Amino acid sequence: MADEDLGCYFTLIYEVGIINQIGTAFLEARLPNGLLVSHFGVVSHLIRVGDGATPVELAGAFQVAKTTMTHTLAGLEKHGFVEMRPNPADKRSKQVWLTDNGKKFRDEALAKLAPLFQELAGRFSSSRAAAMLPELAEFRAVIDQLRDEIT
Amino acid sequence: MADEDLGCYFTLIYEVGIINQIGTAFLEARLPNGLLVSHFGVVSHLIRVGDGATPVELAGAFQVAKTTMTHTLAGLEKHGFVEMRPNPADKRSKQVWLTDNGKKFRDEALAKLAPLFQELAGRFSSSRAAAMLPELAEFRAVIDQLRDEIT
DNA sequence: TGTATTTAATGCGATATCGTACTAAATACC
DNA sequence: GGTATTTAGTACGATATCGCATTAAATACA
Repeated sequence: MADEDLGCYFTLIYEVGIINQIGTAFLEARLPNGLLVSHFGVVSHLIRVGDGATPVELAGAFQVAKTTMTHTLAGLEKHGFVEMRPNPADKRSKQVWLTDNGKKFRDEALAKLAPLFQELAGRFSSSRAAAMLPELAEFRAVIDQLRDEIT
Repeated sequence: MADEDLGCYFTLIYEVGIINQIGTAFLEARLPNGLLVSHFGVVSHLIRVGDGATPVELAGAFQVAKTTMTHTLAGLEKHGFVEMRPNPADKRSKQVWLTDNGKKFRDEALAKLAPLFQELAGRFSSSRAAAMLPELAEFRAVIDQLRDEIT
């Protein structure tokens, strides 16, 4: 129960911060003209989970402020990668739909990233990466829950 | 070798991104008046590793741009948490030294954070967190290396 | 039914971060 | 020793992100 006991959480956050920095920079360097990981992430999310999410749902999924998501979505819309449509179930709300160009953007980004990840796979196997995921995901779920409770 | 093989890297980066978001927001909500995790991180680093690092070394340690570190250090100096002194070994360079107020800031921040981490420890044990660290650190080292090579 | 509270999205201002360009010093190289 | 290249730090402009306030719609509730 000493302080050093809690130190591993700080170390964990520290490591995660650095990995996030490097990963973001890596991906961003390979995305076309001014597009960011946030854009790529939203499009990927829409492909994985499905179209028609609301901005507030997306903000929750990525744990960013609503205003940030508004900004990101505006950028995606300007590039023609998503379409904002009124939400038939709630007139305050909107729905985000992918366009063909949006899917193409994601496919091309993935293709451009693939060699890099192949190289990475040679140095840190995908099975090792996969093995880390369950604990990471649960840690994420725990602090997510904690965040909700503490407000 | 299919695409799904590489998918775990994306998932890893995604999880790390969210954890980073939540962790940063958590810590920042508990730091005094306008201080950020970047400030806390630098002070903690100087305590852990030792005084007298140069700005460029700190930028490297946190994988942020030099200009960002200049900005962060200016904030710390304005709060009186660090002192910038000329580097006797290199007249272009500087050294960053902690002040007593800087150490106090870190101690107080830690004290304020402790209950939160105690609560966290009850839901995700420190031993589980510690168990994740070696793989995370090595993954970090690998992408760090990759970053250097690819330029 | 009518009012109060909550919620979705956005406008606005503040600021953290980044890339580029610049200056001064160190290093390489001839 | 003299020139060219690299490196440390910073100024400046661009922009991503956030918090606060506002508007419109949904929900609670009396």
